[in-house]
Amino acid sequence: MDRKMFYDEVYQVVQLIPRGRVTSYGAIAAYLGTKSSSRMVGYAMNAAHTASPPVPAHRVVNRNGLLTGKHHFGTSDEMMQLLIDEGVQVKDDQVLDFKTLFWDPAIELAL
DNA sequence: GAGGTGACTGCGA
DNA sequence: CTCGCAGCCACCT
Repeated sequence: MDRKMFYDEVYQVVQLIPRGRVTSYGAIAAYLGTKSSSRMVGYAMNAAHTASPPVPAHRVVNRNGLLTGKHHFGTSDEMMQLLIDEGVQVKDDQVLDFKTLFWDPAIELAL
């Protein structure tokens, strides 16, 4: 169903996020046309670890640049560590220069 | 079938 | 500026 495609779309977009960049759930939701259902994006991420190709969910944060989903990783530090490893500065579970590192699919993909 | 929860966001006080 | 409430939709019990 479309619902299933929605998950696939989310995975695709997340996988398209360049290394060292981050985006928000709302941005993905808006790109998919389900901006009103930003929660669904987060829920899709919940199943991201079950997806065939690994999804860099650590590159997806809330609109504040806060690592709200870090707890869903193996360890809370895992998400922050992954971001730092990619060159993204993270402090107190928050992405620094978020607006600068922000990657908006609606603009970058600009279809 | 019905109720509760949640990796969100926006607006109002 | 910070805090609280409502809307949204899929998944779980």
